[in-house]
Amino acid sequence: MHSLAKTPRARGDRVRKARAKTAAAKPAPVRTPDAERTKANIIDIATKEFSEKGLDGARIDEIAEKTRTSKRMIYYYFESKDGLYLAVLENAYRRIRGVEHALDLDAKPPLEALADLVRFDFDYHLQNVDFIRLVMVENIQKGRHIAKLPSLRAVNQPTILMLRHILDRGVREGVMRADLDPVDLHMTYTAMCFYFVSNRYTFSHIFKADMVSPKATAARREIVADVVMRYVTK
Amino acid sequence: MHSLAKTPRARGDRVRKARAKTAAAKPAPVRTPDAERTKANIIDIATKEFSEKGLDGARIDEIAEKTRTSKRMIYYYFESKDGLYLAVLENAYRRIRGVEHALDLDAKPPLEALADLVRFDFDYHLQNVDFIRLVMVENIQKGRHIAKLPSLRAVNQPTILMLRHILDRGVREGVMRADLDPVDLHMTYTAMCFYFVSNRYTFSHIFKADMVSPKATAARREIVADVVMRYVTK
Amino acid sequence: MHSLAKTPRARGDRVRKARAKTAAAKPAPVRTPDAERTKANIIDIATKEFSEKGLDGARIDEIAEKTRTSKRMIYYYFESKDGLYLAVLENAYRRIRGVEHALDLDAKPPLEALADLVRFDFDYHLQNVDFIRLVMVENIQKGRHIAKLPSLRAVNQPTILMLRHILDRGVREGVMRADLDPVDLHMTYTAMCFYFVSNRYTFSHIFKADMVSPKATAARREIVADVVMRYVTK
Amino acid sequence: MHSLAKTPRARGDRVRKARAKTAAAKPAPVRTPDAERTKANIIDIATKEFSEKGLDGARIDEIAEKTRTSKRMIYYYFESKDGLYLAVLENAYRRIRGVEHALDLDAKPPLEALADLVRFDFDYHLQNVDFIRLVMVENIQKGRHIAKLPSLRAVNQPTILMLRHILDRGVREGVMRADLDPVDLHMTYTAMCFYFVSNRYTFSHIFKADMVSPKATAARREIVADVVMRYVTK
DNA sequence: CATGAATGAGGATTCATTCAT
DNA sequence: TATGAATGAATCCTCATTCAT
Repeated sequence: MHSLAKTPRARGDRVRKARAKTAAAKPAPVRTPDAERTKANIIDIATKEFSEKGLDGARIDEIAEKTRTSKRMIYYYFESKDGLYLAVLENAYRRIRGVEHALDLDAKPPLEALADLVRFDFDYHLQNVDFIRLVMVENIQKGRHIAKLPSLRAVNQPTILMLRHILDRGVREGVMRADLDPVDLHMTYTAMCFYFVSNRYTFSHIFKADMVSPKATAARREIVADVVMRYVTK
Repeated sequence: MHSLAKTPRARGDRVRKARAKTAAAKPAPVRTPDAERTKANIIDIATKEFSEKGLDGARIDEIAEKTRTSKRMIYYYFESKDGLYLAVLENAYRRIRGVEHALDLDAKPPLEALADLVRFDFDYHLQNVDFIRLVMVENIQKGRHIAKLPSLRAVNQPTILMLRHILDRGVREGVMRADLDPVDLHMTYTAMCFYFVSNRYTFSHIFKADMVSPKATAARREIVADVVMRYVTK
Repeated sequence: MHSLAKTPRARGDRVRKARAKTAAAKPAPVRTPDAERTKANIIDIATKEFSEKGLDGARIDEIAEKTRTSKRMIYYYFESKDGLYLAVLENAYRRIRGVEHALDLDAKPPLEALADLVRFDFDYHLQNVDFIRLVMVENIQKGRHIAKLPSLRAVNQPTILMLRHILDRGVREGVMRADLDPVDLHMTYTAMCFYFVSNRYTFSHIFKADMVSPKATAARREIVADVVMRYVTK
Repeated sequence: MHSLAKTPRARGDRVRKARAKTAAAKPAPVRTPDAERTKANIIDIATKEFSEKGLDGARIDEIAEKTRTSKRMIYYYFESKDGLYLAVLENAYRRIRGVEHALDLDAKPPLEALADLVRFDFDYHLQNVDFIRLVMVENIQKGRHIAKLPSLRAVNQPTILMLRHILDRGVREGVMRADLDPVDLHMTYTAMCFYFVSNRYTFSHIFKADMVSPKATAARREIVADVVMRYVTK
């Protein structure tokens, strides 16, 4: 989970001697749970700060203060503000991998399964505002950090596979159009889910619209599901 | 246009030293066309900077340097970085007021009119990345600046009226559902248009998707129009 | 003299518009004497600090404190610690250009002229410990800063020309060897002058030698002159 | 060799917290050959680092990383960065003690013996750049560390005795001046040897001079020997 | 209107050193 | 002996803003 939180010694990119010595048999550097907990705590706090204030708006000092440890430890584990942000970004993306699996969609007919998936996605966005904002921040940064994380490419594969599976079933059962691409479809409903959270401040201001009450969100969730249903139905 | 460019040195909210001096006799600064041009130039540059780097990422020094005038002028006209950002934000929103009017949608049947409106909106987003990013920036700021601009509420009214008119015609002609709200509908298609631009860096990275080529954008534009058509059709 | 103390605006390497405007006729940005004095004052203090403690040992805070202005101004004029050091280095080298001209060596017979030049150089080293130490510091830095100052190449030309002139006269008058190169000769006596100052701490410690009293320096000066005389005499 | 490597944890000069604990019973640390090797390895690496970057420029972290052991060991054996530097300095000086003995100068006539000694010294400087730089570093530090090593005074005695012996023979054989002091003479040729290495970066830059090629060094070596020959010859 | 000089208050980062095990 | 975790105190540097002219 913390592949970015480099072991401090790994910091120097310089060549390093094998350093075999007699310790050869030692399985792996013993990572005390404290180190992991410290790093996790830092990432946790930093996630909130970066998501609240953006990369440039967040302050290392403030992050450190809210942390169980000190500012120094942030640099010890993450090397720089950018390094911390990168760790936060990766961690945030990794956490979303395959969250939909809990849904057991195979048990439902394809249209219903898709509608549930969309509703789940909608709720997931509502409940993970931090992640949404982090994605906004990263896009403001023109994706220059996520570009360093090629491994994240795998992160949404489960979702796409799931979508493909539902579409296949839908086509087989004659209830869905055959010309749909799962990535396009994913973009379609994710856009609506994302926007409802990401643009809530400006949109609600301009249109005097309620975008936070349970009633308003429930209504919007059904609209989004409805849009998708009508789009995929044969 | 410059309702935010307060009279220079107007009651600053911040603490300020005495500054009585001889300034008493100075008449109200003349609003020469040159002054307007200077301000417009500053806003122009600042728009690019804030949209590129966000509120916290943009630098007054850099903005001033790219400007035809000096840093002092920015403070003279806009009082502070926040003041400049606010002027940029307002200007950006004002520019979008009723851009769709050029479409002459009344000449077309309602479904076609709506599809054209959606396509126009899609293209408008593609062509006004600065504005999109400014909106993202303002949402990262939790809308605390736009909150000071109640007048912007009027800005999207023409669009909503236009939508309502189209929906009315569609219902009257029996081709559209009667249960649609123009603001909801606006949010629906705007979300898709906006997201395609706002999230291009992260989405294209995660899904290895092309989101910039003319071919890819044209395809997406049709998908968005298609989604809307199917959604509104009776 | 302060070619390294960039005008702040020059800091950005970015392309810049002509910025002609109406100010076209203005001869050059009016540099208030204060700015020059501020820069000179900073360089002055920094010269002492860098020469006392080396590049890494010197502290910007300490330099600023001893200055008439603030730390901020150091960065305003010199951009960075390295930039300040570079300005100090350049200034120090420029100051030595042609100092020997005061000697009026042409009036003396060549051997005597050379001996006087050597003695002058010896004294100059004794009296400019700051410069000697700066040169040591730069050599510890492997010359990576001076490498950025190609213009310094001209700095010792007057001395070399003077030496060549003396050697020519000496050969013509039959008192000096004909096979001497002025740069080699310069290195020969400068080495002795430099070392006497640069290595005074270690040498005097190891050999319990006096290297500072007027008597000791006078004696050494004559030895150096003697070494050179015997070396060049036919 | 390691007279500076104090007994671990020996009376630190700095303030230190109580630290009574159970340590009382610990016997004097065993001086295993392994310990000696560890210390030697640390000194070896540290010599390179201090000589490359100076006292303030060198980093304990970096030294530790390049070492076979850990940072903790540096403090265990040398107490502090200054302690390590002192050990490095002492070690470096001790290594030069009487290196010239291999020359068997007695077998040669005095002038030739001296010329060979000078050439040897010249080469020794060329081949021991680390030592030269360490001496420069210590002089930049104003000799405050070497001042703590009175024992080093003996280090150059063999050389001086050797010189005195050569001078005596030279005078006795009527080929050398009688008024020469061996320490002065040592300073004279050492200055030229030292400078050629110590000032190579600045001198070669200013004069576009080659100071590293075998050809250039060979030529300079002969000049230095020539200077000394002419100086001592009766 | 316009410009260069100046600045206080942060803000990111580094470093020698110590602690727990 | 040995190591990874931890840290306080600097240290370099930046930024929005103001002043003098």
